[in-house]
Amino acid sequence: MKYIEKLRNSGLRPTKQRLQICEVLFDNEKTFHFTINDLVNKIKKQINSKISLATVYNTVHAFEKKGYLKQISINSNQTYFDTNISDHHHFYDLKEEKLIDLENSDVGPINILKKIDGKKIRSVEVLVKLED
Amino acid sequence: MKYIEKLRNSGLRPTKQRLQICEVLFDNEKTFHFTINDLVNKIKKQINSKISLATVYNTVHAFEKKGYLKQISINSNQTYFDTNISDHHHFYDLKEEKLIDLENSDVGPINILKKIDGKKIRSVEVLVKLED
DNA sequence: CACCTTTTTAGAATCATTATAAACTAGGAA
DNA sequence: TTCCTAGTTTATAATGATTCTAAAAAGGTG
Repeated sequence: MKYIEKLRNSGLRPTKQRLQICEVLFDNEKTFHFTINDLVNKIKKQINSKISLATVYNTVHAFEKKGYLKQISINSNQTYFDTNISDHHHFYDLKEEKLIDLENSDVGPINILKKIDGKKIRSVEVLVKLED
Repeated sequence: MKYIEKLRNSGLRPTKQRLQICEVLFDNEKTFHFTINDLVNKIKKQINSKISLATVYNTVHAFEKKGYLKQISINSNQTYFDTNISDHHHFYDLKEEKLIDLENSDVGPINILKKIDGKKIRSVEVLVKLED
């Protein structure tokens, strides 16, 4: 399994559940956005065994902490995650409640002129809300 | 009361509770960010009468719909609102869990090059996360 | 005042997420 | 292999923000 080493290298034991979640998340042509609920459904469809909801939460948070997933800042009752961990932005279609990737090159350079003493910039996220 | 007309003009009856919430929200030198919980506490301190939690939620949502408040897109278990309704952005201090305004002029022009068919841009929000 | 609609309210319901604590497992040591 | 221990999984309970409900109260027009 190609994910065993990846997990070991980041100090996560390659358990059956984590490897299955890796498959669902990372064995894809394209990256995608998901909520925990989406992921649980995806797992149900693709994997022939049940993974506890708590484990899905634990794993997603562990992967996010290790940088294998990104959390998307958007106001929703559910938290969105992204398997695209490159530096990029998002459209949010208000009507469809759907996220669309917006590559860095589609936004142009963003130059934050204001500085806050003693603080470093961790990330710059642009959210473009769309309506009809 | 200066808010009576404002409320009437937007089709909201100027009830005692709404006027009191207007005072707490808009009778300030500076704009500020708040959660519903923050607002409930502010009301407790400043107003000599109790307003039901449901009313606070109702009112904040009504004001947001009318454009008197802005909701801030940030991942948190609570929803943040802003009394600054001008077009602007935010720093989010991850350690202090605090929002700081970032004026449009502090960010420079943002040019969204990608277009989505049949959709218009409603808003462009930049969130700059800060760490130590 | 009378009437009708909007608003407020307390409390219940919902729903995502986190906590708990017991059972299980990976993986190194003996 | 077997043992051991820390890390992991799990079902379930707990939490907490938000929304719903339905009855009481208040606004505003005639």
